[in-house]
Amino acid sequence: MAKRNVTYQDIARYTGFSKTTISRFFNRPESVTPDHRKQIRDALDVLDYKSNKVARILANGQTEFIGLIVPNLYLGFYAELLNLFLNTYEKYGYKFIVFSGSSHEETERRYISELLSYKVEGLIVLSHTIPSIELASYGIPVVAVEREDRYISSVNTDNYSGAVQATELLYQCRCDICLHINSQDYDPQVPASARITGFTDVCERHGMDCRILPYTLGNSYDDLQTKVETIVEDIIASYPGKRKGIFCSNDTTAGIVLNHILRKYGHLPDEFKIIGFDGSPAARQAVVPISTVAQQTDKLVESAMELLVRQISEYATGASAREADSAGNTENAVNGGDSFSLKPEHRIIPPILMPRGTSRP
Amino acid sequence: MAKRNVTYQDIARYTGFSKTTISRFFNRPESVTPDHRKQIRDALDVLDYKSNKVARILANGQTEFIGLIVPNLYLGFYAELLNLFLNTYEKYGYKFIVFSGSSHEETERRYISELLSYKVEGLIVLSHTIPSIELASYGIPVVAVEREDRYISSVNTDNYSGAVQATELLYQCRCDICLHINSQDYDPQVPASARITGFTDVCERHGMDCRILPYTLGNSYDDLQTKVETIVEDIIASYPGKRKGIFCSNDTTAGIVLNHILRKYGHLPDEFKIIGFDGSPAARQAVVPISTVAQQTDKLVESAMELLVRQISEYATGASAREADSAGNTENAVNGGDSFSLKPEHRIIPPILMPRGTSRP
DNA sequence: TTGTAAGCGTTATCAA
DNA sequence: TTGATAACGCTTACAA
Repeated sequence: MAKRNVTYQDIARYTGFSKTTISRFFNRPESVTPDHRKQIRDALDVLDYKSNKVARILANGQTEFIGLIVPNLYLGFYAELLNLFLNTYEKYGYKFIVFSGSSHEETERRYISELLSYKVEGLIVLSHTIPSIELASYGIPVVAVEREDRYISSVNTDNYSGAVQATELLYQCRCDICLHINSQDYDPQVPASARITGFTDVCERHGMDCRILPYTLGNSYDDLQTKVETIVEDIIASYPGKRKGIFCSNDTTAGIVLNHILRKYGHLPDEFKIIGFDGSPAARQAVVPISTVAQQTDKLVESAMELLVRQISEYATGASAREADSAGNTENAVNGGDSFSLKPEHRIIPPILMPRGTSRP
Repeated sequence: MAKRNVTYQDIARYTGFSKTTISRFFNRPESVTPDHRKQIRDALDVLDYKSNKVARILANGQTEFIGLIVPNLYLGFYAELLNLFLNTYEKYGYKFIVFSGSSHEETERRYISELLSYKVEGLIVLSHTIPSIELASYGIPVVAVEREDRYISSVNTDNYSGAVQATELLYQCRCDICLHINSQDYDPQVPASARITGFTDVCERHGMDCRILPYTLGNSYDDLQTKVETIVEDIIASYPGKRKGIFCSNDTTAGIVLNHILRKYGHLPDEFKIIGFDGSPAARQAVVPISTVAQQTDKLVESAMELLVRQISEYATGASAREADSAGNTENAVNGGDSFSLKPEHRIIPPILMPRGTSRP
């Protein structure tokens, strides 16, 4: 690291104060006389002091880091969430160390252990790879967003209600059959899988024919496109003459469906009714604006940060309590059972139905 | 930080070795006998040791951090680049502290000083806010991607050649007039502004009528859409009966143009020829696949990382040299002129013209 | 209001 | 092959 860094020591020497005073100047300026403050400020200038948070972390344990794991960024939804998370810096001051998830458990585990070794104060997990029971075991605050969350706190869209609204809209469009295109990799724990139950419940209630069309999740847009277009062809071939309501698990998929149909017919025939999920800008901006169930991403992020920040501070006080607690009997320190375990809190954010051109009754 | 961390000290005590040996076990395992290695491995298990990179950083100065500043993530281009950067973790092991840029200089300056205080080893800058001369002054390796780069290393698409190819295509389409929609906020230093010169040069060469249509950059998709649609209306009103070649500075804009026209006419009239820039998936996936000049994002990122990593290592050796150098005359340490200054290296990546449905001759 | 001194958990430099 | 000991740069009791 180039030459030697200018440290408190240097400032102390230069000003004639002690390191402690310099430290106080930064952390509790009121506790230093105005006059001395000025002397120190000047010294800072002259010596061209640059703060070193690494040393600070080592001394007081506050990294101001949050680890964030997204599954990918080619889905607009995740890009948008990430953007919103990054912007919370202004409000909370946390810096984000970001990993773009792999679907290999082992790889993602390595990400996490990196994050832990950098002493991140909390984790935001959007990726689906590691089960929540394991995430809970790491002993630091974790908030999941739109993923399986049994053992950890989370913020989710009310997927069930979203699916219900979407399917009701298709019902009102007098569809003969309802199709739901979704990834097949969800286990029932994943919140988004409530979109499936919501869908089937409404279909049953109204006695509508319905079918789930699963695709396997790839890791590129192209991949998705190919798979979805095959599905659409299948739909077209299977239900000639019927009015088909197609509920897609996300707007990207809905866009692919819409465009494929437009390309084939030159317009959107009345026999197709489409609705997506997420509320991405792309949906509104499509040639025929795509109906969608909009997730309130801003609220998701806001709640997630609130939850995480609160847990971090509860964790901090809890930790010092435990610390004091175990001062006497260090022989128990090893097998401590001190893994972080506040009761997980789950927040639900309602989505907003946006009926648009692809599904007018 | 919960209880007390298990440290080398504890492992040393448990195994009967010294801290030094434990350290060596991690950093140069060969230098510890296999037998002792096993003992230590066991101790790690029993004590449930978790490594602490913060301490390591303080001791050896290697943070393995790269600071990354993107302008936003709602433009697919940036999201894609970010994703590719994050994925280089597998290859280089660098972790990324990410900031989503503000357009306020002061704010972004705060981001950077945060990054510096965390001792990031290098900076990747996609954001346009801070001029390169200032970035160069921070004294750490910086690589710019597609932004003004006079005083720092950079990787850029060959924008001029891209614009030339795009405009030539419009010429081959026998357009009567060529329009170029671009942000007006570029100063000539920004590499993307070469798209304008490329455009006008080709128009001149072929004696084609042409016009630049600037819009002011907002900070949301909606904003962009409104502005661009106004421009399209203006084009339609201004050049009736003429074949209009529209070269957009990015695919998002091209998509807005296309869709607005499709919505208005129900199809893409032959009098409109459209081509975008970037090569985003959305362009290919549009109803009428949009011609575009594809940036090779993978190569951009690969080159950027190569450059940065090389600079980091040159910087490290240079730094130790300077260190040794100034050992004698510490009185000069203060005003050192030691700001990092290898000659900036600029890499150019050729874009690839993808002629598609929106501009068939 | 200021100073002393003991950490924080590693790595680095010598010796042995 | 291993160990003592001094960094690294900041915070934090505890004293003064």
